[in-house]
Amino acid sequence: MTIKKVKQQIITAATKEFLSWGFDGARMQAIADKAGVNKALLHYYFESKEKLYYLVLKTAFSDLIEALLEIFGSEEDFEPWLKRLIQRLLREINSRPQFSRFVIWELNARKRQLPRLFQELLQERTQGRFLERIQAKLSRAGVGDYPAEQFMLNVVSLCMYPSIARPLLEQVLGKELFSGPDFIVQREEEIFQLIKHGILKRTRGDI
Amino acid sequence: MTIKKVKQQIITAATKEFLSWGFDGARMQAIADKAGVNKALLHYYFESKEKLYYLVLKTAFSDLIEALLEIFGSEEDFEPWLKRLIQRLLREINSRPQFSRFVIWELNARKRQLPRLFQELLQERTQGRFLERIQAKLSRAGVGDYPAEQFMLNVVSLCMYPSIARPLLEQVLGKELFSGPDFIVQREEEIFQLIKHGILKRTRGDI
DNA sequence: ATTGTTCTTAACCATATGGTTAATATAATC
DNA sequence: GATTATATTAACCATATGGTTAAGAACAAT
Repeated sequence: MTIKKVKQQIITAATKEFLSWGFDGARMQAIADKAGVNKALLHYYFESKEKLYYLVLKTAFSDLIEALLEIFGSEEDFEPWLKRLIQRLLREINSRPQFSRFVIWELNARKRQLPRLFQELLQERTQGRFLERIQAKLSRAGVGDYPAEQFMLNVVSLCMYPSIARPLLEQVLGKELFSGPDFIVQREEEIFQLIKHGILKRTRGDI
Repeated sequence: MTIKKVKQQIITAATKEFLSWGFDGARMQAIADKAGVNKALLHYYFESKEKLYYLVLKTAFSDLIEALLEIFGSEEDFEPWLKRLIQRLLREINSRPQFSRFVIWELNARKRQLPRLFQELLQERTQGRFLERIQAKLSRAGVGDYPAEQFMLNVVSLCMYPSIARPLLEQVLGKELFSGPDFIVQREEEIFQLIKHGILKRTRGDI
């Protein structure tokens, strides 16, 4: 047997519950119900709410980190790399919009466990090379004097924010934002153009 | 007497508590303690947790909305306007980083009350003119064919995301991000250049 | 001083929630 | 088939939490 069917059901249910409501808002009973199982079983398998939470987080994170590393790591030339980077960031975040909101919030409200988890999952695997790699990529593209940190902040901000703040933005604008499949594609092009021109212009000392 | 001193203490304490922990995580007892007051007094003045929450939210929001409208509404020429827009967005968000995280999260987890609140505070006052105004500004700057929605998303994303995701980003990068007063200034310039060049290039149909 | 109104509190209350237990069903082992 | 180990549940338990109540301060009005 690979992994207990019931156990998996619980994890799935727990993931939904935690991502929707955060640690404090999540209810063990709700998880049990969603998994079609008695509450005591949760404790039988996972001991406590904290432990279950931690496990859910770890699993969800592993997936995300994996995806990100893969996205950032590819070895294409600069322009196609940038295009794909944006494309995949947008896709990634839009396939799990709740997740990023959740991470940002929980990292704010419950500072305890998350940092430790990050250390485990990320630090050792990238060891600060994140920025170095990007810098290398920029150099190869002939814009090595452009700071990788700013570059990275720009790309990530542009890709992530609208999805994360979607409920907020839609309220403020008073209309649907991601309507139609066009939106994401448009946005993709917009970000690409913005970054590309923003970089080129600057490094040539233009205007 | 303008506004009951004790009442104000409670609101202040409640604000801190709710912004730090969200509705579910916030504790009435903690608010009472922070305000140096008996718990029953909270109910004497504000009836219930929900009511208090709602009030806190409304107050905090009013302030923010006011600031934003003021920022977006000024009548300068395009370039100085953009520069100030960025400057003030950055300043605004960095003076209350928790607030935006909070809004984004609560709008995700507790969809009930927030939309109603927004309607009350915002809709009537801007009535979709938000984008129209920006579009007008762009026209006057000679780049009227640049879509206001994309422009707005870009500016806001670039200004807001790093502050909101700060804990996350610092974990991933493994270093302080907002160290030194330089950072904000640098970022200010970076965003300004990016947007400016991104717009100019595009509208001229340049590569 | 006396009375009445507004604040403020200590002591409670009801309930929800995470967690436990002891008994039972199910599957595995012999 | 009997025995043992593993799953699963119903019934409880302890505690935390939002909320209430009744009594007493503080203060104003007379």
